[in-house]
Amino acid sequence: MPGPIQSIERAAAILRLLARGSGRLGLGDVAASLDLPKGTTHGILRTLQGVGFVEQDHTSGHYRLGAALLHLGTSYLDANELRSRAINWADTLAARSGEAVRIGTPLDGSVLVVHHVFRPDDTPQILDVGSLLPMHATALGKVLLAYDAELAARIRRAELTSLTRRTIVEPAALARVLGQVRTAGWASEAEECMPGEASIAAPIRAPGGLVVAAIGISGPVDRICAPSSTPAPELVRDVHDAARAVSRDLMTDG
Amino acid sequence: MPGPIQSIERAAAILRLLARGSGRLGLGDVAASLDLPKGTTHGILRTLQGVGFVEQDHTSGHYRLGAALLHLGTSYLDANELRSRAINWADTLAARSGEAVRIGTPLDGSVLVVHHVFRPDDTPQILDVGSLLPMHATALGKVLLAYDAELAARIRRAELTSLTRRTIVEPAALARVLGQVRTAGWASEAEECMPGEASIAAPIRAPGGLVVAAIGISGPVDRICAPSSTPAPELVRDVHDAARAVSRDLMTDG
DNA sequence: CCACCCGTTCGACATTGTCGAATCAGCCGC
DNA sequence: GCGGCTGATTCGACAATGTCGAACGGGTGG
Repeated sequence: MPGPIQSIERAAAILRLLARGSGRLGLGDVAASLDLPKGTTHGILRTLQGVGFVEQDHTSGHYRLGAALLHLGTSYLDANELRSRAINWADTLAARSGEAVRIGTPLDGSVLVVHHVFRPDDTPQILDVGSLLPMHATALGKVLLAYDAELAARIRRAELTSLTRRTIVEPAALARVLGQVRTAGWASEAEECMPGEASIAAPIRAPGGLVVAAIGISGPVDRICAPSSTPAPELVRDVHDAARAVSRDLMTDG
Repeated sequence: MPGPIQSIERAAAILRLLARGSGRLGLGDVAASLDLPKGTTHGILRTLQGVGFVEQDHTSGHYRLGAALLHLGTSYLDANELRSRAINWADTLAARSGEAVRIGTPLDGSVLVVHHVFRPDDTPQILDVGSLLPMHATALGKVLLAYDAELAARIRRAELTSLTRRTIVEPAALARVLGQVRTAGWASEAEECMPGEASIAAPIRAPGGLVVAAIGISGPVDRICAPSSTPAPELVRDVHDAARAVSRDLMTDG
């Protein structure tokens, strides 16, 4: 296995770094963060600038992500088989449950939101397609973890950051929950990611049975978790049915 | 000027190619399209796969864009100074005009939509942030062309594709229109891009006076172009005011 | 006016990516 | 069920390519 191309890997690392920092970074910062000589970093940065993946502030010299990436990102969405199949089912799930719907895929130890349907009421909401959600504190993430041993192993090595008082931070506790997810076929979460918010999710399977994504709803904890503190059974059923419908849709073609 | 890094340029070319095809491509297709040996292409593709920029269909072996690009794309939006400043003004413009608002930036000879506010009525609309619009057939594009000599020169060499019966395809006619845009300070278009649709746009200037983007509205031609066939003066004023407001907002800081 | 910081340039080295042919797997037609 | 094909993947040798570190230059703040 002759190694991957390092200049490309370094370029990708720079792009990820710029995406994290969510702002412009100087050449020195980039070089220091990646332990690269300034000259090398500059060469990569200039190339990335040439192809439109990064832009440079002409006054400060700082670098930021470039416009070409936005187009590539939406091109990814357009070509995404999963998303195009799931859109209709997501809409019906939102209408039936009255809650916001999200579809997530694993990316780099987090959950990437690839589709988002607003809650049907008229409250102002922000579109978070493209956002990263924590794996261990969301229903979507728990589903993905439960059905992917490799992901679960990676998470086990990572630090489970606490987002609220109820976030699961004990690896053993998380493992137990994941086992329950596997037997039940769905996952839930209540105030583990954001106070007052709860969510339910179920797995989406590609042809072959592999879990490639998860679909779920999220909303106020007192609506998601019925009278008791457990998720409302009819909502669980709605989510589960939607997930099965999408999975079935994915089966029926090449 | 020691040349840009070729492996990165080739990787970018592959990504752009995958974005165009809007579907999965085989290794052979990619290699042929870029005049590269299959072995080389495979190495780059494998590296891109490793960093999540492309994914591979395990059954057919075809390649498609990867999920990491989606996150980079939205990270670009989050870090985008122009967009964050413009959001509020775009909302007020949409409310005042009653039409859909778009903000566009030049990308590679086209207009990249970086922000999109839906028309205030409840008609179903699709978000086209990240889409590419033709330069010569949209008000946004005309504005960008009028104030950027380099872009205008490039467009002059390109073929002006006809989208509707009214699309401007004569380079001389386009040049005349661009001159009018420069003197008027705004651009318009009626059924040159889509039948029944018209649009108005004005330039957004960065500190220094350089035109870096355009903001505009679009809607049914009978609402945009008042009784006569020319754009409604009050809409033109609204767009122009919004553009000035955003530009002023960009001035007032570093 | 000087000193510092930071982006940029340059040239030599050897590491790194490139190339083309050989291999392997899957698919269709026979 | 068996050949021939298309298309993805592997391999190894060559040299072109990217890497590195030091020196340059412009801008800013003291």
